[in-house]
Amino acid sequence: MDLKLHDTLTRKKRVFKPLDPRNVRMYVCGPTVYDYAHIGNARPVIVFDVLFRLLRHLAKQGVWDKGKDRTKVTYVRNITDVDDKINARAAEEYPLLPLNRAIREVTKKTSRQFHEDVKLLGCLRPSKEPRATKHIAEMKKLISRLILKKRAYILDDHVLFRVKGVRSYGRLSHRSLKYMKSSARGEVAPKLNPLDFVLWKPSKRGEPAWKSPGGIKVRGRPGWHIECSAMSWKYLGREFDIHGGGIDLLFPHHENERAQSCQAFDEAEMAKVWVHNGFLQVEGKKMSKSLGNFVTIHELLQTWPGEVLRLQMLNTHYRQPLDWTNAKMNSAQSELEDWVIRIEKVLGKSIGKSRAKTEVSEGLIKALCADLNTPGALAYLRQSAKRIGDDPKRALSFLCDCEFLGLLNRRNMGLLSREFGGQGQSPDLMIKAFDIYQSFRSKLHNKLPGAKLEFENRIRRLGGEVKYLEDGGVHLIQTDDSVGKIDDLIAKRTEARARKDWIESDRIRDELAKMGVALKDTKDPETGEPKTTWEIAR
RNA sequence: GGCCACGUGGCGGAGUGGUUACGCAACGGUCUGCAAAACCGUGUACCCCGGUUCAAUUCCGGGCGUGGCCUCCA
Repeated sequence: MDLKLHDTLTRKKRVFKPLDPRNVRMYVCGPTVYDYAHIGNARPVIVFDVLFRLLRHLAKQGVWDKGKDRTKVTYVRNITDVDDKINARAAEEYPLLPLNRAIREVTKKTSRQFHEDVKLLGCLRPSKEPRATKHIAEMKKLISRLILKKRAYILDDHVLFRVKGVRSYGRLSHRSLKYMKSSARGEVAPKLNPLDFVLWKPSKRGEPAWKSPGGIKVRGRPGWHIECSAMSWKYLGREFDIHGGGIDLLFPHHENERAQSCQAFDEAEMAKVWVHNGFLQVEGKKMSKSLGNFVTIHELLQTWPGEVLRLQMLNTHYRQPLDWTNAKMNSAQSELEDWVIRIEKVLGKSIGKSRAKTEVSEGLIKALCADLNTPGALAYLRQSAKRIGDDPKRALSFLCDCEFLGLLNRRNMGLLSREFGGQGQSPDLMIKAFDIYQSFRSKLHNKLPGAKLEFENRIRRLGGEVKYLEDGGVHLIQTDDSVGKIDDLIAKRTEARARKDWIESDRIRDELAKMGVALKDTKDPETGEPKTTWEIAR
């Protein structure tokens, strides 16, 4: 199956063919680690995770090497750990430490947090995650090459890229040089031309500093754009297949990267395809600190399972603008609940420890191959979900499809459903426990530190005991000989129904309803016997 | 101001030069003693104006609206 991707440079969808059929190479701009990542950062991470999964799948199918299944996929996502924002944050947060130590603390802490966050969003680790500070040598090599070619010049201990004369500058972001000249302003560094950008700048006292290239005496540090050129070069070569990132990085970041790399290596192109994801808004407005609508992933994971955000994001095509709303989180949550219920109705909770697998469905791959049409893929999944019925094969196939997209994980999906059971408990205990369960559900699912212990303690204080299920869900178990009041009442009602004593039957149902227990009458599919199940209605 | 993207039913959101995804909500039905759940089915849309065409929501032009980048909150 051909994969089609929209290329920002040509503004066209094109069939993707790797330069090297043995190795598909993708580079995506990663986070600057100075603070919690927000949901705007989450979008490219999720989008390119899906693309990574798709590429690996197609590679395994042998799409690019005639069925030999020898293609590997190399996905590089950098970590920017040298940056003004990091310096500022470090000085603010650790005023007593030497700046360099403080910076290390900030970048260490923030990158660990980033990894925890995106893991909970169902994202796989990239093949390589290079850090800028470990690749200063490569950056300096690049800069020296550019100086040698007279593509860069030195001014006041800065090295600047000379944009004038680069024919294709502006082509990627579709901007004309002519206009940009008049609009550029407010620059910090000295420049011969306002369009030129910084490759290397002198460090202030206390800031991270390395020996400068080009014979500059004072120590300095790299500019932002050169990092990505250096790291993609080191791990993927002079020209590679896919360069990804948010549309907000298109100008100036990617335009400059492309100019540097192409000029340094005399390559016509840096990447074969440029893929950009659309911008994200929050409740119809731009997310900004001043508006106070800044939403971090970390904060969201306190109340929502990570998969819920992932599902909301995949419900919009990656190039479309995405309006993040609470309402959509709710609807994504219900949808996941529904899926888990359908799967477990057929496969049971024990699926959590099963290793059974099926091939990923063609329909799903087909949708993804059409420029990563995740809404189309989800439409396909919804159809599959409806068709599960009581067919275990379909249920397993559906589960595998969801797992492929990173939307479900069989070992940890029990808490996605609202179901919370317990045998032989009193309604009073169940209802109180259910409230606690509700408030801890996402925290438990996301395995937030301390959540499990606190949950267990609070249940214990009520007089219950927690039982963990194979799919990650929880139930209550009986701790004493207390009468199972709910079960009792249901049994009485079943008797009444058998007698056709509807008045008594409804009275019991009302009594339970008053306590917050909702009944559902079904038939056992095998025996045809009437069966009554219940759940806490809240 | 320059450039770019987007504007689809009550809401969310795909896609297409002719047959109108998908989810939620709504409505109708099946099942049920009733209810709930489940299942089945139905309706409603392509911002406005002009052009190209046998035919446009889809292509082109203009307008309006929203958002983004240009300006270290991505």
